[in-house]
Amino acid sequence: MDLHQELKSRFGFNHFRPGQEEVILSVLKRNDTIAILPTGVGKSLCYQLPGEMMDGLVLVVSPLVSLMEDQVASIRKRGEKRVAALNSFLSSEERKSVLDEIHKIKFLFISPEMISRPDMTNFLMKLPISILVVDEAHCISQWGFDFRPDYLRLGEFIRSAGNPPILALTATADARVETDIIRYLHMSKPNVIRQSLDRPNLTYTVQQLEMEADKTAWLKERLITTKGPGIIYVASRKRAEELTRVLQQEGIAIASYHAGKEAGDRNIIQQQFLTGEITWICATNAFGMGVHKDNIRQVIHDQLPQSAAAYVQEAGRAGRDGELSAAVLLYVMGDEQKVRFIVQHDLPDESQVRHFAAMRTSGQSIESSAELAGISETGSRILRYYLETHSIDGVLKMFTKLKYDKEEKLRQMIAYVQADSCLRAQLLSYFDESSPLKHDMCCSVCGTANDEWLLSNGRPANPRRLLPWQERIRLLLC
DNA sequence: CGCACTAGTTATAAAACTAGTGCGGTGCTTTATT
Repeated sequence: MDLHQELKSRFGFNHFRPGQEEVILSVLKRNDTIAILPTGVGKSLCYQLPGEMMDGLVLVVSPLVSLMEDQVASIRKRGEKRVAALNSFLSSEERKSVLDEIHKIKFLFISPEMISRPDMTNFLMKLPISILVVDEAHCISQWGFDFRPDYLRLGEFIRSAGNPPILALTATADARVETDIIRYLHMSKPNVIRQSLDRPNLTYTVQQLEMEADKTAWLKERLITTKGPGIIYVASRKRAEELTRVLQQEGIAIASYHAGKEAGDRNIIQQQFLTGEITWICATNAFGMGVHKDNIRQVIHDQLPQSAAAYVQEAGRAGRDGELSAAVLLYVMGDEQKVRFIVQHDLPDESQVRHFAAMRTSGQSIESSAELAGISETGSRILRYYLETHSIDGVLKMFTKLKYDKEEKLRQMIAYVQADSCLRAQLLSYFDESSPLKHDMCCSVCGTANDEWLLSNGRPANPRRLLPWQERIRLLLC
């Protein structure tokens, strides 16, 4: 069977991108496979091509409904109609028709929450699954432990379904993430295919400032004098809104993006960024997954990310076209406290857990016990997950360990901003990659990064300023 | 937790202190019954 011929006839490509062929061969041999390929390499081909060549259903676990919709649309576009997504966007009739017609479907996209529902597990486990794909597999590690526990239950489904071949896809995984993927997907001797995470066309800068307010001034100057498109990552929704307002007043075509905005608005803003109507996005970490924009010139962090993996992922959204691009991290002494609070407080603390346990003993329901103990909805879901297999004391021990892990990850970023040696080498070392060959344009510590190439000709070309209500109407009309 | 901000205090006022308050991310799910 000639792979290249398949590639040509089904997808119209003449050759594979680095890593693809190796991954596909591994999948065709029905090996468990982990593919760690940089963004923009075409990860979806890694399951689409073997999926077409193998009998049975390709089940793709995807973290976001919007991502599923995009993938379904893109597969349809190339002429494959045997594709569907199973999620809460569907009406109950639509959902029923997908289930009734399941034997006509080749690619089925689904969330970890949906796949974990007992009725769904029961239904899906009986199907002939050729490949179980976990897209954005770092979510297991990044979200599973404290946000979306159903990511940790995927292994249960895999076991029920008779251990079909697994393909885990991600752009960034350090040793820890890789271990989590193997463990929680019950992988047996997986074939790990890893491309270097070094991005030669990215320059890394840590910009230390005196005060918080200096950041706003610095960003103003930066966005006026250098070119986009770009993303500014901030740590809170409020900051996203405020910073956007300030920069809009400078005539910059920028919009904010965070989970507090309506889905419709988020969609429109993302589209406008893709088409170039908006040059800058000021966003929380809600923005980015599944955004395919090649010509992003700058990714600027207003605050420390929670881990090196998160930073590499976010900064890595710059320069997919291979052109020179900048990754800048702004830092004011003590910034880590803000991030620390956020990451340490998504798990319930000891007194809350004990309060919860006492309420349960006194006969309260799980829901009201959590509420009485002041535990958030996310916290309560997490707590419930760990209580399935742990005692109260066991859960507390677990939480202590998880918080310690989070602190370790944050420490990587603190070390990064304080580094007195090459930033690129520092980042790569977290992924067990050694220092790359010397790049001409490297980082602010090497002293070889200069931003002259980024300079734009003064003010942005289109300083048309709109009042908020005009902006709103414009968005609605698009 | 620790920073940013506000309101109240203080030897006529002004500027500088203190005490008190607020804040801080990510997404899936949802199939009734009068």
